[in-house]
Amino acid sequence: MRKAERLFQLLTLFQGRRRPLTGEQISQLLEVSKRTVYRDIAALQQSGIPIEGEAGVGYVLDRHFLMAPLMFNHDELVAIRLGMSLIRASGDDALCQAAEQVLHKVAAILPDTEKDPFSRSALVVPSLNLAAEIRRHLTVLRGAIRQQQCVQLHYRDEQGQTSQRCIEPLGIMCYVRHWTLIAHCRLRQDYRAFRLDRILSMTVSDDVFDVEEQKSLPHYLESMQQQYNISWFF
DNA sequence: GACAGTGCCTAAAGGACACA
DNA sequence: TGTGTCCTTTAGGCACTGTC
Repeated sequence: MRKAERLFQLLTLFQGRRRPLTGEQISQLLEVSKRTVYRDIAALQQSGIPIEGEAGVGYVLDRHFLMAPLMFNHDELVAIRLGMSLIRASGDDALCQAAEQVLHKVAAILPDTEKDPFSRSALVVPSLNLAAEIRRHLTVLRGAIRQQQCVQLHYRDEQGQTSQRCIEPLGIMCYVRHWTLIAHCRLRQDYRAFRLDRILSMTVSDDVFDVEEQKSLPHYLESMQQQYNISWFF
């Protein structure tokens, strides 16, 4: 067994274990000598792993310690919580469900002392109270964007004028309490933004499109940034 | 007495490099 | 590309000390 694998196994042995492990027990479990165990423990301790050894007792890992890939500091946990709250406040049903699952997964790997603070965030997000139809639009359009499928749109603009058009959906942004679809309009041969709450009806077609550099979401956002000095988060 | 911890030595394994 | 050599790293064994 390679040393890196053995160090990982050693750490795994300690994870979730309250009772101490003696050097002898570890050496038997890992099938190495006690001398090697001592060296491995020293290597982990030098890396900042809080393993404590006591003569006549054995070694224990600090119960608050989590393995690096699953370890979050307080601000990171707040960021995760806030992000999931934003999704639950403004996402469609599938995204809301996914956000709930993320919260459960993160909570499951937190130590007991962090579970309660994580479940009670001081940062709150007001719900957009999206109508069921808009949530459905959001789900359908996310799928069309992913599959690069054209959409036949029946749309009513700000002046109340209606239009029928074929669009290539590129992205969806949450803009001032409204979800807005960014698309390349085949009718106008240019970018157009469509508020989801103004879509009268739509149909995803079998016609697929290619995303080109001059006809893409990054290109659109770059032009908006130059024009209006707006920054975007993904 | 049991076990953690350290120092020293030795052997094996693995990597780097030169050379045919 | 395969082989041999050298050097470094890793791991085991033993003896010993310190601590509870």
